[in-house]
Amino acid sequence: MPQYQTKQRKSLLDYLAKHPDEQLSVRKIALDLEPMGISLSAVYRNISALEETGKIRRCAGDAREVLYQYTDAESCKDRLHMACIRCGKTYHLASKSAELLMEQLAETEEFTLNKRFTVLYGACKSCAQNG
Amino acid sequence: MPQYQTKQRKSLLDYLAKHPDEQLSVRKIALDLEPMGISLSAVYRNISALEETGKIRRCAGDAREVLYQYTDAESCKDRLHMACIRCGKTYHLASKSAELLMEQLAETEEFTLNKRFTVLYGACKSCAQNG
DNA sequence: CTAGTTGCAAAGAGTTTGCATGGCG
DNA sequence: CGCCATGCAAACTCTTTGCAACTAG
Repeated sequence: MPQYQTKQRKSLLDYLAKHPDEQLSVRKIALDLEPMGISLSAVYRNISALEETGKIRRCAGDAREVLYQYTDAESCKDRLHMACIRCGKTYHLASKSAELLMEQLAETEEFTLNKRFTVLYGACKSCAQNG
Repeated sequence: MPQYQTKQRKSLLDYLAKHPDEQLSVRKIALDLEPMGISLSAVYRNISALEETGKIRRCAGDAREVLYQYTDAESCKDRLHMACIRCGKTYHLASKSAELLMEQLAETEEFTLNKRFTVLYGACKSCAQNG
């Protein structure tokens, strides 16, 4: 849907690509990008466009804010994600683990999991150890 | 946190308990409850309270609205949920399937899944067949 | 040049809060 | 009777939108 390559779009995409493992709120993105001369509305408009093309994923955060995450890198593409409730970091599942989970769901529950929309919440290894 | 048993709290809980398999927006809840003399702010305040006690679960919807679901019935308690992206219905996973998934995640990814916070999104059997 | 994009400010939408009134226990 | 909860309306926050100015191609 974007047709011109504006400096705003470029900066936004650069910025997102540099934070592939974070769930970013629009607030934070805008704060970081404002000094570069990018307005809040440009952020909103471009984020929506990027969401539609699948370059970023919307991972519904704590309801008051929407969180976005870059998903277009090869390493993220079509991956199932886990998010740690405590430290906030997100991880990809190994492809094989994800396939296994999906096959199981299909067999036992006849449910076709959508990897792009679901995020597994829980505690990551290090957080689980520290309490 | 709630200390008095007001008619508003009672009605809200009754209402939620009658819709155990739906993801409800505050808007819808309030619309249905207003005729019974329950104000929007009472809905908000009591929903927050119920969320803290675990009687309902917040299942981040489409970001513009928060969706809530009753989770206190025995049949819902501590269950992992699947939500169909197309028809909106939610289902519980069979306990054994859920246990299996969690064990696998723990083994292969060292990730401790939190059933209360995660919702699996995808297509349910009937929706998958019709398209 | 021309159409798509931006910035700004205003409008919308959902949620929270202050305060006086009312009701549970 | 005292304190908590309610209702109302105003305040907040996040998001969307209209419009004139700007700019990529």
